Amino acid sequence: MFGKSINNKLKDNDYRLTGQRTAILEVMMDNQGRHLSAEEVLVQAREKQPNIGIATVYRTLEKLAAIDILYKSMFNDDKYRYEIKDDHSEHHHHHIVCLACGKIAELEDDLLCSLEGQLETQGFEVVDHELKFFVYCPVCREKKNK
Amino acid sequence: MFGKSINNKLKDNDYRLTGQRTAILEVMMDNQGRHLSAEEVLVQAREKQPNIGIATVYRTLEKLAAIDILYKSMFNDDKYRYEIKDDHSEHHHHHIVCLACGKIAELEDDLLCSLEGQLETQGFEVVDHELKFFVYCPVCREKKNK
DNA sequence: ATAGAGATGATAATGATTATCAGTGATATA
DNA sequence: TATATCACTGATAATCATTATCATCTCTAT
Repeated sequence: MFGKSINNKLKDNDYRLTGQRTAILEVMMDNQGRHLSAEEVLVQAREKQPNIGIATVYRTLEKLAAIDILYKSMFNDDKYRYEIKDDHSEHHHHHIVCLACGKIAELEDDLLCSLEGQLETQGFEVVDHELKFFVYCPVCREKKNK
Repeated sequence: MFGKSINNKLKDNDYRLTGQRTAILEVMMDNQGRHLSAEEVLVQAREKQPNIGIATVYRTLEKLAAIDILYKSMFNDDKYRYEIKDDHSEHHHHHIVCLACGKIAELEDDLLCSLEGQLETQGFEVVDHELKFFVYCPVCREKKNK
């Protein structure tokens, strides 16, 4: 229903697909590549499940992140944002945050692996990493320099 | 009083050095390499300035981060942590966070620069980046696998 | 000394997130 | 099919880090 990988993760974790959870997952699928706050998810989920409450949204997002269906991260506004993982990407992904317009772009890259290699040589077990670039995007850079 | 670079930054920004601010800066110097929360700074600052209040701590840390004397970042406990910048390090620095004991190690590395180069080719102006590795440190890895 | 600006501490307000709890719905077993 | 159990939900209170407010204090410059 949601793609093989997601369905497997749900099943592996005994995660019952209620109407509310389905609505939230649908919202996240509809917003592939975007980074939604709990409040934003609530608004969209209410279009499908008018009575859904914010607590359920938090609970569900938290759980979906824990079982690796969503990414959870924070940028520059003190609230967590969630994004659906796509099947092909590895467990790492990298964000490019524009300091002016706040737009967030993705950066997929493997250079980081060599850094991880170094760490593992030193006895660390690398589980994940998070990399954020803070930039002016081409558009805002233009505006800024006028 | 606090080293040339810090003093310059204070002067450039018309930042008056009151007793409270001095206390906070001293605390940060005493904890070079550690990542303190506002509350932790308060406790130590009170040893030097018994009446200092939490609001002043927040205000001061915020300002010192804005004028580039401190780093501000968040790890896995939903509170900002501050760390003094050392004069030699560049504007980027990278953290290695142990998922078991929470210890934070530093990683200085220049490989990231090539990534930035790519972004700049694409028209982005890279201002800063933040990279966190989530790992099991050698000690915790050992424990975990027993 | 004195006016005005900046700084401070106490505390109220805010805002995101989490906990609680009573009610609801699904499930499994007899 | 009835029923006991257990997970799930929504409303809302509680929490906790951070920010705003405001009266007071303290510099500094005239």
